[in-house]
Amino acid sequence: MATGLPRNSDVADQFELLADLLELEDTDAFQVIAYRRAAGLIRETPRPVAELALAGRAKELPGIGATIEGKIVQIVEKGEIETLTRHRERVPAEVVTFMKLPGLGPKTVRRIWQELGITTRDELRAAAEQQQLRTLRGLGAKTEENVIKALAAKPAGPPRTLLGTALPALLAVVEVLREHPAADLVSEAGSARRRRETVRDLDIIATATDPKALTEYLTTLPWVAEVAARGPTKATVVSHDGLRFDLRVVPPESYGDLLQHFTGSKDHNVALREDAVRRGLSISEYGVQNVETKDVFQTRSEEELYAFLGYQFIPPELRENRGELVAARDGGIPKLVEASELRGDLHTHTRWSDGRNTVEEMATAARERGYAYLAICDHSQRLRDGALEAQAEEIEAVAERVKPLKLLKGVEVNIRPDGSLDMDDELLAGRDWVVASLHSRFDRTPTERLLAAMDNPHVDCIGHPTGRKINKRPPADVNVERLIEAALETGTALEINSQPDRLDLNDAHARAAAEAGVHVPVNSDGHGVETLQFVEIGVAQARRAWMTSDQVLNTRPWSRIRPR
DNA sequence: GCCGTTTTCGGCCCGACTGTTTTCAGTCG
Repeated sequence: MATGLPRNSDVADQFELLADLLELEDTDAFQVIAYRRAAGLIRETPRPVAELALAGRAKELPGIGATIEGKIVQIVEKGEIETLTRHRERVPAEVVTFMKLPGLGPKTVRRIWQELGITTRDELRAAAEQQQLRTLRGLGAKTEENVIKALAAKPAGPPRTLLGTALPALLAVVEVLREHPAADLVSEAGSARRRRETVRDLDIIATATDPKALTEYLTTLPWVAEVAARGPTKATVVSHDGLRFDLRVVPPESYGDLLQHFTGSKDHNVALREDAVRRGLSISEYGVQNVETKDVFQTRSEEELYAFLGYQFIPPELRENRGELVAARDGGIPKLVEASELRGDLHTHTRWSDGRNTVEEMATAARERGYAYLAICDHSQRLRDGALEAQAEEIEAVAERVKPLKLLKGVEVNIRPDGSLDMDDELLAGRDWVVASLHSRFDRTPTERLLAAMDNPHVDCIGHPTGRKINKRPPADVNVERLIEAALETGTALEINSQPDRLDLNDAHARAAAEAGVHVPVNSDGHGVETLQFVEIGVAQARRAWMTSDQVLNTRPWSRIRPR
């Protein structure tokens, strides 16, 4: 973007570093928490907070007050928060990184730095090896051993697993456990249940007539490569493809409390508990205690738990402390879209470009899914020298055979580095549905190129708007707010691309687009018949974006998308 | 530093685990 304002991620990084430094210097812990919360909030805000702060409107975000807004303005004007500059001068740069080592928190790191004078990772390793750390009260041989091990380990942990990889495996395990005779209630929990785009461990919560039999059963399943933990009520196993499953068998009378606790998110639970404290209630995974009377409320069902606390039921996808508690108090939780409500798919490929199946195979699979329409959107580059006409003929011929499915002649046209499209307008005019996408040179004025594409009256939809590939490529520096404005002006749709490593728009962007009134289809971008089902995690992303079926374009019949 | 159907001041989630201690501080999720 041309404005040159700092990105939200850069602003958030500064507040996070400031929080780390203040924590090391033993500043008031709640101030540190306030900066951390603000950093997280800024990171996931779809609008540029720098712009909001300059307009004096960043304070409208919950958790940002006048002080933090002022510091955001400092970042715009001076490049860095002034207090951050001061603190960075006082604390050696590497000392902050000590806190990232498991087991070392701010208190311990501060003493290692100030009492032993250690300022680099090399010095820390040497001190641990020479048994210097144990001279500090409270540290011993075990701590030294852990520090040496942590410093030797690879700096970054394993990348988070894509939801699209983990979820089918998790749901299959849940099904298998449900069929065991000792099992009663079994549910997925954790971030997978909230359908976050990536997950680390896969959590399962269950009740059972014979807990030990159920945990034992998990450890003996054929796909288990390693049993990391095994006990009467808890087991952890790792599959051959590296997925880590954690099963907890809990007492039936507090199943609802525990499922809620282990579904999270942490931020949601903290906010829920803070809210409860103000009303004289104390929530834990074991129940809700009335602080005065000491009465404890326990329940088998999450629905009853939220109802007891005075909330509407909150679907797991919304439990991120993004306003769902306030909404649930006022009955404002929307009825979220369901995958079964999709009537078609507006972005798929065939062998005419890089797909694996024929037009007929894709159309048949779409009809079997119960769709009313399917747009074949092969890449424009592969439809040259007469291929476009030949493909259109094939689509028309297949369309006759797959009725009542409406087979649409679509195209995914490439946006060139200069913002022009690589297919002529008269050819685009002959297509039923035109998706325009960036596929290269993401660094070259991506916002301007997308805006130029949207100005073309033949373009119906922008494909995977930011171009990110999770774990591989960051999103292009697209100003999504401007994209949303232009989408409204031109009537262009912005898709949620359901490929597991794209999920683009992401949840925050999709929420902003849908709230603004932009048409947002959930598309598979399927390159084979088996990948049409990617829309299930695309719909999960739409649910995380608070979207109702009215806000998802392809829940409508084709006649209401393109009336003719 | 933020926030308010008890508060504009005085609060700010809760419990388990670890390593180090003989009762607990720090860390983690």
